Amino acid sequence: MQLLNSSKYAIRILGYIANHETQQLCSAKELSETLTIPYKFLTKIMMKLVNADLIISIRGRDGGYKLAKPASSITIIEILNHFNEFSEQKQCILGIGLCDSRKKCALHDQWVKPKNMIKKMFETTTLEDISSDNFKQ
Amino acid sequence: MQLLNSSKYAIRILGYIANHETQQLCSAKELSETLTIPYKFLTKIMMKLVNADLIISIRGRDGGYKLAKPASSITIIEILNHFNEFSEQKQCILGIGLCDSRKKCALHDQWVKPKNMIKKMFETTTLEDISSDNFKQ
DNA sequence: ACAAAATACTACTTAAAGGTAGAATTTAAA
DNA sequence: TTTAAATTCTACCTTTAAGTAGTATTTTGT
Ligand code: SF4
Ligand code: SF4
Repeated sequence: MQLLNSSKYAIRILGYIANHETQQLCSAKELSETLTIPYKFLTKIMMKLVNADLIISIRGRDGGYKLAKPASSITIIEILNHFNEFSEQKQCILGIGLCDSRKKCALHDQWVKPKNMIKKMFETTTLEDISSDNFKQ
Repeated sequence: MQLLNSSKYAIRILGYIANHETQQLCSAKELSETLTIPYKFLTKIMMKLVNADLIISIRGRDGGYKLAKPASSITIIEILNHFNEFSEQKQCILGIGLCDSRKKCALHDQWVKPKNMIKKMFETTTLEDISSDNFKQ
């Protein structure tokens, strides 16, 4: 009942960068230290985010990372999708597989409401909404 | 954003047994086949449930499993607790650690409501509520 | 007594996530 | 031109969940 560490890190990283767009770039060192994410693991995630066109990286000395689009246009669900989380399959509480109103699992009826709330939360929340200083540990 | 396979299996197993209490006992073979859970993995989970005093096992020929208490007294959260899921720590969306109203993470405000719904669902739903035929795949 | 059918136990293997290491490449300043 | 500081890339290690295998033990019917 948790997101993957990678996903959690990604959200916190992107949120932090969104909140520091006034300054030019964020380096991996800065991100790693302020967010207390293992440096090598962080750079791995950054590569993924660059590949997903969420982040633009500038190489070389004084390089770093910045958002590829406005913070207000990046939703949480878009981030999670790149880590293969919260797909239709993964929204399922008992993992019986896709269901319709006839064939449903034992917890379906009680799961529908919170599931939709979470879905809505992920779909409507953008990096702009969550940019604050509360990303640290 | 999913439960562990073990937890999902456990819920389905207990739900099925609760729904078949009219007959005497359920055997591992029967459970494995009707719920399409790998036999050896199932027996491993059954040992855990027996140890957790949720299930009583009868050994020997014609042996099998039955609930250790009335279905109405076993909540989903009690099951999950034995698999170390949905603990205080694990209810956290970004995994920053326990928080109070002053120190909270970026998604906290939007997470509170669905979190509490899920918690309530797990706490108030008993095996009796979910006993139906919808456990199969 | 014996065989059959069931659970219990211990140990191993596989798959996936999490994390680490080191060298290669790029860029800009001195 | 050299050096420093940054990202990129490839490969590896560790931990945990998932799943498998084989044997021992218990019970009941014949
Ligand atoms: S009925 Fe609902 S909870 Fe159950 S498997 Fe289908 S989508 Fe998931
Ligand atoms: S603020 Fe809320 S969501 Fe964030 S870490 Fe704390 S409990 Fe979890």
